[in-house]
Amino acid sequence: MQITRQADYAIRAIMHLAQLGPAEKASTSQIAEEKDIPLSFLAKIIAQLSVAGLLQTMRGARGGVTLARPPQEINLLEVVEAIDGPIMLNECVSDSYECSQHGCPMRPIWQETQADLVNRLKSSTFDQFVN
Amino acid sequence: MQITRQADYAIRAIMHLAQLGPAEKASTSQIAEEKDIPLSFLAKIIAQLSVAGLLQTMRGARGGVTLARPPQEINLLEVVEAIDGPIMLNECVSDSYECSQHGCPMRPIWQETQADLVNRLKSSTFDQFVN
DNA sequence: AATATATATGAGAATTTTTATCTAAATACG
DNA sequence: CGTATTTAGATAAAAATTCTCATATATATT
Repeated sequence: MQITRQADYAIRAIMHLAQLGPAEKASTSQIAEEKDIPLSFLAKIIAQLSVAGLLQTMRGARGGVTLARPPQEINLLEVVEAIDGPIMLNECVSDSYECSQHGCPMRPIWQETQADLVNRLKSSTFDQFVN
Repeated sequence: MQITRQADYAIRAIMHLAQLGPAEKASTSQIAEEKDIPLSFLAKIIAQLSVAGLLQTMRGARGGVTLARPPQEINLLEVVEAIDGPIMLNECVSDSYECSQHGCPMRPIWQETQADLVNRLKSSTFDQFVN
């Protein structure tokens, strides 16, 4: 019942970039150093965030990482799910789950609880964390 | 970001007992069979729930397991935390956590999000799931 | 007392997830 | 070309999770 360290690292990285000027770059090693993250671990995480469309990266000398969108258009949920996969409070919340008990009353409870959590994370955008 | 199977098994077990008449017993093996849980795994879980004060157990022939309190006085949070330990959405939510970033704005976000989740689970009592 | 039925407990095995590390390759710039 | 940087893949170490087994202990019934 905890986000992984990787997801936390991802959040830190996004936060670092959000605190820079718009479209300003940072290198993975700069972020790693400032945010206390193992460099080659962070490299992977950044690559994932890039595939997920949250970051833009540029290779080579003078390359680096920048936000793909302004901070107010990036929310916590996206970042967490890009790394940890979809939030699922219990196995049975999944659409494809076949419960051995028919009419188990727990499923809607978990679904509602999860929906609340998801909505809260979705409404937490990164502009709220800058300044 | 998921409760463990063990916690889910614990919930199923409590639910099974809540559906019986008040103070009515069931054996671990009955619960295991009906709720599709490996028997010797469930035995451990039941022992933990008993230590946590949620169940009463009686050894020996005609022994078994029963709720320590009526279903309306047992909530989801207690059951989950008895098995998985305290809910903690991110490492930094812990009181003892020393953040390397001073004044990190994420911490209160996680604390509030977690408080919401905890409150919801706390208000989900097992009488709501019977009938 | 003997027997059958239950839970309690400890060791540990198998599997999965998490957290990394290292190396080689691709890319960009000067 | 040479340097700085991300990308990708293999893999390894550690931790957590899931589950099994053997045995001990307690209780009720006969």
